[in-house]
Order: sequence, then structure tokens, then C-alpha cells
Amino acid sequence: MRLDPLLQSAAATAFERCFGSALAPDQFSVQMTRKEFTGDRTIVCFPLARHSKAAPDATAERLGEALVSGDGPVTGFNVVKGFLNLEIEASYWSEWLTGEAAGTDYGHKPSGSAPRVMVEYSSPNTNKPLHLGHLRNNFLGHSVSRILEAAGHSVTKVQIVNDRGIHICKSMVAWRKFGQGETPESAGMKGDKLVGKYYVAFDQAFKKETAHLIEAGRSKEQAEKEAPLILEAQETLRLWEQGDAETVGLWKTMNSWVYAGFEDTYRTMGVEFDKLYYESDTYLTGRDRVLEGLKRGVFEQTDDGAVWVDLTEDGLDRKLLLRGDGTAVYMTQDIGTALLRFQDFPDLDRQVYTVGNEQEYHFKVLFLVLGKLGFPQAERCHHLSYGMVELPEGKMKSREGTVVDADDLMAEMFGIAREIAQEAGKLEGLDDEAQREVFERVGLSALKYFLLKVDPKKNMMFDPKASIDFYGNTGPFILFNYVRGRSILRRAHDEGLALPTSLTTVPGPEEMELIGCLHSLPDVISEAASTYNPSLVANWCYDLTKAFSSYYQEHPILAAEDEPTRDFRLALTERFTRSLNTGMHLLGIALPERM
RNA sequence: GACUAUGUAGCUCAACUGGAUAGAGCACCUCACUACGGAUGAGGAGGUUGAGGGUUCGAAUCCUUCCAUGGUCGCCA
Repeated sequence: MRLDPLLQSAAATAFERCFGSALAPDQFSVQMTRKEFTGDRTIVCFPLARHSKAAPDATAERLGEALVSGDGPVTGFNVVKGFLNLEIEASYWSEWLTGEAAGTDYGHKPSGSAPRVMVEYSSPNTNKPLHLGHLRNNFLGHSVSRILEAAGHSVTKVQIVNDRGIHICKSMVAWRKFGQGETPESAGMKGDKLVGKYYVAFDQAFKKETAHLIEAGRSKEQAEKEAPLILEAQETLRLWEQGDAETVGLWKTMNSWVYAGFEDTYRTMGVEFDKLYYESDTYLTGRDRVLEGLKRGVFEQTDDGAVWVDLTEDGLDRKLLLRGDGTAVYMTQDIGTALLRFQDFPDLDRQVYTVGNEQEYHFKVLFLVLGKLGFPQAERCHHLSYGMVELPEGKMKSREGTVVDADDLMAEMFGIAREIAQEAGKLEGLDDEAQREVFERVGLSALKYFLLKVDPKKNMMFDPKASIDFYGNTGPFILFNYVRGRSILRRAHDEGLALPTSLTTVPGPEEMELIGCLHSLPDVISEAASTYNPSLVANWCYDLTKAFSSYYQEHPILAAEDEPTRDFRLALTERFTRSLNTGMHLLGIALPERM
């Protein structure tokens, strides 16, 4: 059993013996003892006073005595104004270091011990390249997938590719008009960038057209409806829906360019998917299922033929599910996609949707609708809602050219990593390819850590100057300490030192900070999994690293004063590097051996 | 306007879910050093936790009234 539950049940037993009142173990709040007091764990005794019918201090005293005389790991205690500080037997920790902490799967629950979860993330439109906002989305979704896996879930990572609709038709129209047969090869451009270029070209030409129309006396609204370009885009969408061969052909070609570009970006980001869903495949299913629901009486139809769901009983509105002409809206295709997924994975316990917080209402509706359609998983589905990434000058605006491109940003981070590494000069002897891998890992760690350390639900500020900092509370700082630890372990190995399997020394107070961090990993992972919150893991990684860095500065490891001490520190260093590796892996961050 | 989230050091973020003197990083000041990898460590300064009221042994955290900011309220996605 882990220490805290162990103490709780010991406290419950002791409490009953002292005061004759039986309390559940979780009534005892156990927390880490603050640094300025002696002890390892603290039980807060104020809430116990009503049950013990004694003052908090007296309650604490008697409980402390009973715990020390019990057969648990408690060897001493002190009481400070109602706080019972417990000292844990030092050998408990050294045994723990060679026991639970030494397991290669430390922190992980057995895989498959929790039900299957599907995590959706990324899900971009196919008309524009990925930007900074997508990075937060991808890193979050990818990290949550790994955290859920560590918590024992089977995880299926998916995305829904928004490959259909007016947006891609706009790019197609512009390419036909202005493209002169340009391809990614002929332009020497990534496919997603090329298609994005035509999306912008469409927008600019469209603006000119509407401006002319407005000059000719049309209202802005009229002009935007009547501009020849928008009519052509709408016609293209109609042709696409009818399956017109030429239109579908061009659509496939341009989408394939985008996919090639995206794949490239995903590879650089280090994220991956188990299965892709395409809206062009799911929107029709959605329509069928909505009509089925209509037949079963869960939805209602208005005179014009549109299908609605009434959610007023759930405190929401009526919501449109299908237009009067039978065409799909956004909700329709999301229903279809969800149902297809439940069909594809019959053991699916829930779906997690990594989507920005502007769509909170949409997902509330979606989950209610899925419930009405009879899916019990609906109530466990979760919208992993995250806040916007803002720049110092405000929101990213494509119109003002302030959109931070994902490829550019990553390339910039790699460049900075290269500069700093070359200055440090620790990579001599590695070939170019191996060096490049180090630059990428270091640069990416800075970006991922920066975006993941903030609570997902909060908006966050992306200050380019601060985010490229590789010192302080950053990914590279964590990597740096990992590399130092690994370097020591390599040396030990080269000198023929084996890692101890049992320890003859016990930790002193200097070690306890580090051990306390290491010990909390399993709790951090399960908390992060149940709240879908990677920032908890990120902050843990930093706290652990800081503790090691500080310890490292003051205590020689290989040159420790005697062999037992050296063995102890070596074991501690090994647990540090491995646990840190686990934590960083959960963030999707790969660690280098040198930097 | 209604609903919803957020508001903590100059700036960017924490705070074990109601616990002890609210902690980190950046920036600023001081110090340490042949260094097992200095992309370092130790210290200082910096706070009426947006404001007021309430709940109790105890509040950044819960309730309430305001204030500010973002988001949503489409037969857009």
C-alpha cells in the first residue's frame, strides 16, 4: 500500500483505540509536512476534535502516541497548533527506493486495467497550415493520451479531418483561377502552405469584388452574397456534393497536398494518430442517424422539414440538427462521427475531445444528444476545453499577419537550440544527424513544456521573447539536469559500478525533498488522468528537477565520502532520471543523452 | 443583456481541492565556484490573492454583491 492510505488506515485504527469513535480512513487528511517543520507527513487534527471531544492539540498528542506505538512506519511526532507532524522511519524510504521506485513501470498502472478511451485532437481544416493554436491543441491531446495510458487505460488516438465544405472550395476556386497548374513541387512549397496561399488569394479577390459591388450601390450584406467568386465557391460545393468527377478530382488532389504537408508537421511535432476520420465520410451517417432519431421520437421536425432537438429540460435551447433541405450542419456530422466511433470500437468507454473553449456549448449539446440516442457512454464523454494562446499584441489575426506558423516556430526553436549547444560545445564527437536530433529534442522541449505547463482551461500568453528562453522554468532546464544525471550514471557504468539492489544507508534531510517528489509520481499521474490535465505532470517534472539540481550542487555523488553513501546517491540519481523520463514522456517530450 | 470561465509579485505562471508564514521563473540586487556537464546553486527585495460583505477553529480556494477581461448565445465550422 502507498504511504498516505497506509497512514490513514493506521490513524483510523489508532483513533478508534484512543477515542472509541470509528472514522473512515479518508476522514484523516494527510499531507506533506511543510519544509519549516520536522516530519514527513502531517495529519490535520482540527476536524477530528469534534469526534474526539478533546482540543485539537490534545487529540493530536494522543493520536501521535498511538501511531508511534503501533506497528506502522511512524517513529516520532510533534504537534504544532493542531497539526500532527509524523516522522517516518528512515529505512522505509531506502526500502522504497529499492522496491517500488526501482520498478521499470514505476508510476504506471497495468495497461488495460482501465477501460478504453478515445482521444481526439488536432482536427484542423484542410485550407490552412497549422499555427500556434494547433500546437497547444496537439501537445495537449497527445499528452493526455499518454497520461491516460499510464493510468491504465487503453487509448485510441484519432482526429476528424475537416476535409469538406465551403472553405476548401474557396481554395479550389482560387487555384483554378490564378494557379496556372501550380503544384507543391513546381512551387517548392509544402502542400498545406500552397493551399493556404490560395485560400488567402480567394479572400483578397473576394474583398475586391465586394468593394466594387458596394461602390455600385449594394449593401455590404448583398455584396457578400452576390460576389461572383462566392457564387462560384458555392457552385463548387454543390458539384462536389453531387459527385461531379472534375470537382471531386481537384478536391482530392488539393487535399492530398495538404495531408502531405500536415504529415510533415506532425512528424516534426512528434505526435501521431491511430486512426483518422474524415468528415466527408461521416456527415452522411450523421444525417441518417438524426433521421432515425426523428422516427424514434427523440427529435422533432418543423414545417419546413428541419430537424431540431429540444434541450430546454436540460437548461439549454432548441438546437438545429438538420436543415430543411436535408443538408448537414456541424452538429450533424459530429453526431455521425461519434456514432461511427462507438461502432468501430464497441468497448469504448468514452471519448475525449480536445477542442478550444469557444466550442463548449457545442459539446454540451453533442453529449446530451448522444445520451438521447441511447449511448450510456455519453455521460462520460469529455470536452477537453482549452483556452486561447494570445500574443503580447493580442489575439492572432490572419488579417494582420500575426499568425504564428507552427513549422516556422519549431524551426526557430531548433535554431536557438543549435546556437546554445554549439556554444556549450558538449556535442563534439556526435555526427551531424545525431546532433540535429539533439537540437530538435531541446528546441521542441522548450515549446512543449511552455505550452503544457499552464492549466489547459486558462488562456495563456505566448511571449516570443520569453518562450525562447532556455533558462529557468523551461524544458531545456529539465533536459539539462536529466543529461547531468545520465552522465553520472554512464561514468558509474564505465567504472564498473553496479547499481545497488539494497541500501545500507538511510536518507538524511537533504535527500528527503528529492525522495518526496519521486514518491508522489503515481498520485500526480492519477490526478492528471482524472482531470485531463498535463500541467500537473509538467509542474511535477519541474519540482523534481529543481530538487535534483539543488541536491547535485551540494553533494558529490561519484566522489561521495564512503561507498554506502555513494551507492545511495547513485540509486537516487537513477530513480531521478528514470522517473523524470516517465514524466516527460507523458508530456510527449523526448529526452536527449547529451546536449 | 443572458450564460460561462478567468482575475494571485512589475511580467509569465503555481499553490496537494478549506489548512501552518501564498510559492517558482523572468527582470533587479548580493554572494558561491578547478565544474561528477555553469543551459548552475544560495540569498535579498518584491503581495491588502480585482473590491466589499458573509460562512468557521482556519478562506486565494466556498456563498453573495459589484468591477474588469476572454468566450458563447448562426439553418458558420
